[in-house]
Amino acid sequence: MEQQHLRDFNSTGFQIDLVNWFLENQRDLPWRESKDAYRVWVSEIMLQQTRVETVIPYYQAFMREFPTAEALAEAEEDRILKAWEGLGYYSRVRNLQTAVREVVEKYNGVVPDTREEISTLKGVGPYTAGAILSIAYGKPEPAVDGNVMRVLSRIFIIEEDIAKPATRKIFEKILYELVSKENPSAFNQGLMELGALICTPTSPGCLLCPVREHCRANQKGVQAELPIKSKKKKQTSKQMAAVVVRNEKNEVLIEKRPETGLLARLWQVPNIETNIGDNQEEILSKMMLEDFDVSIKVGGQIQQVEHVFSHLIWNINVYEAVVTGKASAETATRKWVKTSEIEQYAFQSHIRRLSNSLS
DNA sequence: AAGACGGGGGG
DNA sequence: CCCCCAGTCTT
Repeated sequence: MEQQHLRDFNSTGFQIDLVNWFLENQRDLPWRESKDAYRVWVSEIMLQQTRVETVIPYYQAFMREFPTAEALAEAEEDRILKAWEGLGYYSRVRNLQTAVREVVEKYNGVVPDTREEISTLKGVGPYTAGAILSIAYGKPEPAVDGNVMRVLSRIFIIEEDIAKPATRKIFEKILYELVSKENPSAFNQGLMELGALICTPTSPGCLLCPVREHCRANQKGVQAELPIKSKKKKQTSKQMAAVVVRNEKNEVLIEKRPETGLLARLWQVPNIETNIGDNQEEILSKMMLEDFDVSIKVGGQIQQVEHVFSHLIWNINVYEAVVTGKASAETATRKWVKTSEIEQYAFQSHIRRLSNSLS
């Protein structure tokens, strides 16, 4: 089936220019040192919605601790969450371990090399499947991420809204024909590298672009108007109160978050949502007594934390307090920990910084 | 088709 | 303050 966007398009010339540019100008990145499918896989999961510079140190540490699929399959969940601490989207690493365990058990430790099989793995969507298949196995499969949609929307002047899920399929359809059959790995990575280094969201560097002669947006001077992307709705905010409670041994009370949902299974200090004008000290004391069976005396506010998610903001006032009566026993999800032990637990980033400031 | 799910950097 | 980033899963 002939692809409309590819009519009068020099596909071969485009492939050659893009691949040659990538082979000569690609960045030196740790996950490019090996084509091992497990290593490629880990890097692709980490890179989802996350910048290259952020990922580099996490990737290196992760590979030292979990060098093989078997090593990751056998790891404790607390260890993998700790390795992911600060990276965000924590379900990525839990899904990765689930999927790696399936690879070890069902595929004898070998990452499958067909889109059909690899797509059944937890956390491996259409982009990641294409990335692993092309980079690790040299298969001519499309790998459409945000970069690729931006680059191709400019090259072919595609005005579909890239915020809509259905739009991704338009780019995949083009790529099934356009992807280089000689070097799918360099072609796909080249498209992404181009988006990261040259064909950037604002003010693309068309004068430096290796494929500007193939670019219809550049020919018409409309590259800055593309891609079309609808806005997300704006944020809402919530008032919160949190408390650092210490017992007579100067230990701090922490609890594990629920199994699912926001920041699932990470650790935190006790906290509660409040309304404007509430007496937060009083609410915290009551909550500690009712939910934790611990009576406390609140000393005062020690910090104010603004916790920003994509769609909501938590404004958290953090208080310090001491136990006045008996302290309840520990459970699997509630612990009294020495300050020096806190670093062993995985926290959300703002809480990590707070715990680092405790003495 | 729309929300949920993190965090950091840049204009 | 808003947008963006090597997306996927759930509803």
